[in-house]
Amino acid sequence: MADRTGVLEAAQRALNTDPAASMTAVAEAAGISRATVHRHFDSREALLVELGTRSLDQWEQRLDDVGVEALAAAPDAVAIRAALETLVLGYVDDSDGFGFALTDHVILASAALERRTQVLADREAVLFAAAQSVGVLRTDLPVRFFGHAIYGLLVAAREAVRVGDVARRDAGRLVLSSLLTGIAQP
Amino acid sequence: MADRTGVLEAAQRALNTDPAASMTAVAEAAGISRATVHRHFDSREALLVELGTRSLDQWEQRLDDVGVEALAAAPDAVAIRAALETLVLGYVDDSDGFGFALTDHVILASAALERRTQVLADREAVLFAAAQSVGVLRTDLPVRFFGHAIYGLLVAAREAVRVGDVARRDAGRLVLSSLLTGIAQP
DNA sequence: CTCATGTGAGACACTGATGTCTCATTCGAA
DNA sequence: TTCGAATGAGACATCAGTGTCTCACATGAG
Repeated sequence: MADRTGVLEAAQRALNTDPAASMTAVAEAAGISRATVHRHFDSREALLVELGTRSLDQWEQRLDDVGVEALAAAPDAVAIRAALETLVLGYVDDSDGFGFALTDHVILASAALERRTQVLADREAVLFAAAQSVGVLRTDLPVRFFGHAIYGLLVAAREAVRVGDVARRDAGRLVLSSLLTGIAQP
Repeated sequence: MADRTGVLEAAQRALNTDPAASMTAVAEAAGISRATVHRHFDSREALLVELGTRSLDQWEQRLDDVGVEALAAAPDAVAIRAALETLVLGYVDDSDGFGFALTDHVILASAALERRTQVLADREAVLFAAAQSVGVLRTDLPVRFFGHAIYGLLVAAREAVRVGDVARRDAGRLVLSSLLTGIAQP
């Protein structure tokens, strides 16, 4: 557990439990000394930024996997709808590990991460716009809002699972279903 | 601005800008000295808990205004649907001021506040259950999830407004509309 | 075996924030 | 005007966390 990745995983666990976890807490979670943690990461902020970067890496990977640009280039309603579902379910999975990053103020305050977040949000928005153009997503909502709505429901699901109102395995279905068709009886 | 309420309002402003705002920052925001802030609130935690309490007061007030229990006692689809809309729009308004409390870890960590949150969530759930029984809310989603979904969309709207993707005046409509009918084109 | 590398333990200085306290000043009511 | 209460300014001790450093020890490669 003393390698860089082990520290990151331990930090993830510790921070998911307590978002204010100290370097000492991270070291304990990793089963190593605080000195060794500092040998891997100069500062707590550096550690958090790296975790934030990894969470953005996962986000980017999801966008790659789904092939956002290809879908936008040759819009097909069925394919886009399927891609949206895959994407959201993927996010729910990812948020299991990186959920704390959704609301961590240190991570959110990093200018570099915020910039990259913007870039990824832009990429995502391309898919949303295509989805609107083929009638998959509503056109009376701003493209920019879709990403935020997904983000919000991820936070919601994470909290619901945390307090025990929702089973982890149900989270994906609930997020996707309420996101796409809402909670009202049609 | 030196009275208790003035300090609370200033703290609200300061914390909405920077959730980690120190007592010094709060004092500056209130235009008074740090000593006077401490004359009103023994500790930073006490100040945060009071702010959290006030946000729960507002929540409770919204539930009172809407008459949750009366609606549940004599379920009427139209009335319940209207109540839900009023409720959610009210929450969006309230989150303007108390938005920071949605994700503040100190407030969320308070046992007393968490307990009261649970009580209010229970009250709210009564309305949701009634809404399900009269066909206003979907029955294939757990009652417990509705509250979380609203919470998540409040966080989403707050963030969307913060980064400038959504105008404040549009937030209510977007939250309500995406909550009830989803973001997919029907 | 020997040595180099990595690690743990702990000391250390530093920082930012908190909470307490004092004292002079201000302000308002009597 | 006078007196008392509230305030501002600032000193102070305390605390938790951070980041640096040293040294002893273990471990593994040669």
